[in-house]
Amino acid sequence: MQKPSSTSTGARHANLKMLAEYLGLSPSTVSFVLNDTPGRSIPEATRARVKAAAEKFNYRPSMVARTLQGKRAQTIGILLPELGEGYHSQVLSGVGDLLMRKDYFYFTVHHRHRTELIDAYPSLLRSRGVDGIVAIDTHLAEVPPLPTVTVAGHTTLPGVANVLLNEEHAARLSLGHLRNLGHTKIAFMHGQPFSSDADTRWNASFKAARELGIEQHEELMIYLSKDSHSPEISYPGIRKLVKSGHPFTAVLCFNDVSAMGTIRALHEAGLRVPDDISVLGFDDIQSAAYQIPSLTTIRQPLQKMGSTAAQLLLKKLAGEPIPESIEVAPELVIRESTAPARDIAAKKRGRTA
Amino acid sequence: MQKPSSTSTGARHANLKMLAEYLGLSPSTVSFVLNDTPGRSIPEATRARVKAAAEKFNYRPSMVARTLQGKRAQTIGILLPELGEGYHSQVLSGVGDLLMRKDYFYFTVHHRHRTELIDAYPSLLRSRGVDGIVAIDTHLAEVPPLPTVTVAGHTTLPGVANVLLNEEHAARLSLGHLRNLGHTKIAFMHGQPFSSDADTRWNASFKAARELGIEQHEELMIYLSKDSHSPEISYPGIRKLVKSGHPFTAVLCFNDVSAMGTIRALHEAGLRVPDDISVLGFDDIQSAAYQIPSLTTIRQPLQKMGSTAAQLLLKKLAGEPIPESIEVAPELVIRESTAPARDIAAKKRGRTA
DNA sequence: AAAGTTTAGACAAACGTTTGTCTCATTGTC
DNA sequence: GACAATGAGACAAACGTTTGTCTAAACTTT
Repeated sequence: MQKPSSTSTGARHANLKMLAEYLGLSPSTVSFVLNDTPGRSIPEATRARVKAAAEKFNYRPSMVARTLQGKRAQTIGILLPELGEGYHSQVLSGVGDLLMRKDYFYFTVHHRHRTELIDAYPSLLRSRGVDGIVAIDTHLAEVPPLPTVTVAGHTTLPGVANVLLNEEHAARLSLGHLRNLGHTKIAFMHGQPFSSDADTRWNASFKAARELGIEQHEELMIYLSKDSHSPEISYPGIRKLVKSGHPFTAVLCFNDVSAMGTIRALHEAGLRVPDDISVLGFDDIQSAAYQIPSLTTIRQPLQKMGSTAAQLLLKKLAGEPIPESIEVAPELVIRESTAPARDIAAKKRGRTA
Repeated sequence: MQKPSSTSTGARHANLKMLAEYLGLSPSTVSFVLNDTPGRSIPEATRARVKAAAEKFNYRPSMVARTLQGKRAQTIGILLPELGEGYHSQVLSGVGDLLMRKDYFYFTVHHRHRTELIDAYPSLLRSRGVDGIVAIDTHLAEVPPLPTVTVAGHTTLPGVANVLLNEEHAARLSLGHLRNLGHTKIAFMHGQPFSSDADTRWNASFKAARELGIEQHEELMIYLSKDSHSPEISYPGIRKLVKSGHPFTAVLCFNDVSAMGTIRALHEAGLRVPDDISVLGFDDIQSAAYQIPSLTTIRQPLQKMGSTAAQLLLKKLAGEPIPESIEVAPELVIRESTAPARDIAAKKRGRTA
């Protein structure tokens, strides 16, 4: 007959008091040794004994108690709209990677753009002792009660540093590429209103279009609205555009996911990419290179944006001064989905000939 | 001249003691009211006063102190190999979603298959007060010191429940589909050794092949090895296979990502999918439906596997009995990448004709 | 009106750390 | 040999909760 042990893993976990008792020392002394607290004189012999005991009992200080006592929790909170979706996952990955490297842990909370959650989470995170917050693609209504850095922040808040892509640069890259290929009838796509980048990207592309002398036509504008992160978001818009009969030779998509939907919709309408229509994506998500055709796109260094944000936050927590915002540079990645413009009329003549 | 405030947000955050002092009550009484502690008689009038004050000062109990005191932290730790990658992200999303719905928070830690990290994390998580662990696609060497549930666990550990796909069912679905289309010369693909599913899936497909009378040829076997989650993993293997000249009409890919690489490699070799070669994926990741051709695949309900694991863990924490393992059913999703087999010789004759 | 019961709440210990202050013994200085 | 200086460590408060025990007043019951 076995005695039932009180806990499933047997004895209670080692703590300072147990260690102190075992060593015949006070908890404080043990603490001093284990933390190498400066200004405390403890002979090498004792230090060795303490360390050996800590090792023997596999002692791990309770971060909970330590945090309560007022020390840093080495924990931050990450606020994002959605889990398991390309853009956010990539940024999250950059943030998480850097944090783990610096021995920080993190809570992830997702809010699905619901205002009441966005409002509630910062204070819930604080109640869990986090030292700071990284908010990704999130519409913060007010300055959180904790040091905060945003990635693709929707608003400018005092004291909140923002990491964002240089959208004007991106627009010049993409439209410049299309114009160099001879495209002039270009369909523009506006992101869903809940996306932080939607408006800035839209405006940047218009500005670049004017600079490059590319005309914009209301009939060639597509507005995404569906709250989804799958390629279907752009599918109906493109179908409608094709049916409308307005001529165009290129589509400037809001992101790679909508570019996939675009290519599929064009494909089903009997239009070939890039022979008939060029398609330009945005983001350069992992599968962009492995689409058929592979996507020409504007690469956003998402991981780097995440790690930059994390780095900024850690600096801020360390009391160092940090810039108000950091812009990262986009990069044009030319693959197969764009090609020289061929006038649709010309193409039709070519075909019937 | 403004006086510098001690903290950036002004006054210190409200705590029980402050609230009690303000109300002229003891902290315990306030605690009783706020927690609706049963067995304590407190008049409605006082309750109202307390609640009003809590509201007024925007009081949030410190989870840190509460955890230290011995209560559940309402926090779990999620252990996974990699961030920002399809399979794991999807499962993570299922876990995270359910946990948030149940008002749990969670730490995510990734280990890149590094043994020393896998060994160290459980105890680090415990030192942070987590109540339990969900381990995704992780090779746990020993039973963690906390209640644990695994998804696609590599090993069977006593007391650790495992959520996994019914691989035999999956293999019968995929090979059955291919055989129904007339395929007999099928290339098999073995996952990277660090993937928990690699061996079970491989064995299951062999078993199903024997059942269905499909022959297996060593020349048609592809072994993935690259430690990556991008389609490039399968690219070289397929190129080599095509160059070898051994005839085949279908590829049973390890997952959707390798199916993308497969299609691309075939495409570049001048072989059309599905006209010349059928390609079957596995997982049904988000972009599978929007590939061209869209992928026929075996859907793994990844999110559901994640949420199931989380549910199991919460039940376990609540002291309810839970099963040792739960199998979830795969689903065949037929799209465009598979088609009736056409003998390559026949095809060549057809072309030259 | 005395005894018992209920009500409303205070008090204090505990959780596991960190850290400022204190004590005692040893060593060093003149 | 008296005194200060130092070394080694103990002690206790504090962090913000929860919760078991205790008390005083108010109400019942007979």
